[in-house]
Amino acid sequence: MPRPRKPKLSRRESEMMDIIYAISRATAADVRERMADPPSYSAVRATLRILEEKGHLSHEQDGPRYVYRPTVPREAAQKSAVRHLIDTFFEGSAHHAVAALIDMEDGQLSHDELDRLSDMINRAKQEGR
Amino acid sequence: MPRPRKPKLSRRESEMMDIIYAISRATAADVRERMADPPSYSAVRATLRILEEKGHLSHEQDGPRYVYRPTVPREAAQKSAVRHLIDTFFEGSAHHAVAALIDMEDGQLSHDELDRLSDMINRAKQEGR
DNA sequence: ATCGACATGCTATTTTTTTAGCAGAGTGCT
DNA sequence: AGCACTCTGCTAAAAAAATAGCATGTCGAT
Repeated sequence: MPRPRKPKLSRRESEMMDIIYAISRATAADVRERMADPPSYSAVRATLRILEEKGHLSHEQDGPRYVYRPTVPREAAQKSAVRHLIDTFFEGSAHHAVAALIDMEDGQLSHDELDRLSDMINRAKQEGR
Repeated sequence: MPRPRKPKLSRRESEMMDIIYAISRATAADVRERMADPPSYSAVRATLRILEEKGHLSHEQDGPRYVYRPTVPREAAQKSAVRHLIDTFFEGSAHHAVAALIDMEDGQLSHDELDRLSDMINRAKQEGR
């Protein structure tokens, strides 16, 4: 498998990638809008161009403007993000992570949501047998 | 609340912070050891010093060497990391995240672990009432 | 007490990132 | 057509990050 060069992301770069993953696809303006402490519009575009060069984004034209989207599908990126989170903060154990999540969102998760989670777990039990 | 200056982290900096969170406390050598594509020992130390200046780390002396630990307690950092992950990849919903986790780790979660999760959920239901 | 193995402090330099600005092109409205 | 607006392309520059190297200090064993 000839892996394409995907250098690690710089601070601004990952900030932008995160935004784009969050909203799936975005124009330069979209991205800038959501940045915490946004640089000039121009700076945003420049960075997007670099991200594209590095192979993290691709764009399609929508009328006059570029709409960027990740080259790595959301789901895949999701997985490695989750993996990384678990490794850094939950001793590599998904179980710990789920626990922390439920705990952390205590009161934020509605009763219905909790029910749905129960269902999932039960299903997992079935399958895991 | 007088904001402590905590500028955003650069690439290397967050790489190192992640490592330190993963192992709770670390010397320069520990950190370097775990870096994917490590720079010189010297470079690692320099970055650690900067992280300390920025207020993300503090060190204590252990014999001849410095042992660094995060100033922000693991649990707090955990929370914001999780929050961020959820926002970027799970439309801000913890429920989605838990679902993905259970799904993703299918077969990796033992029956016992699943049971424990059920318990947690039930407890959450009680409290949330 | 001296030596070797490691540590740190610091500084200087290179490299990467981040940024802004200007010129030109496309769109759409009047 | 002419104008206002919004894009992009490109370039140059400032700022931040990453790295290496040397001087120095400490610990422990011989």
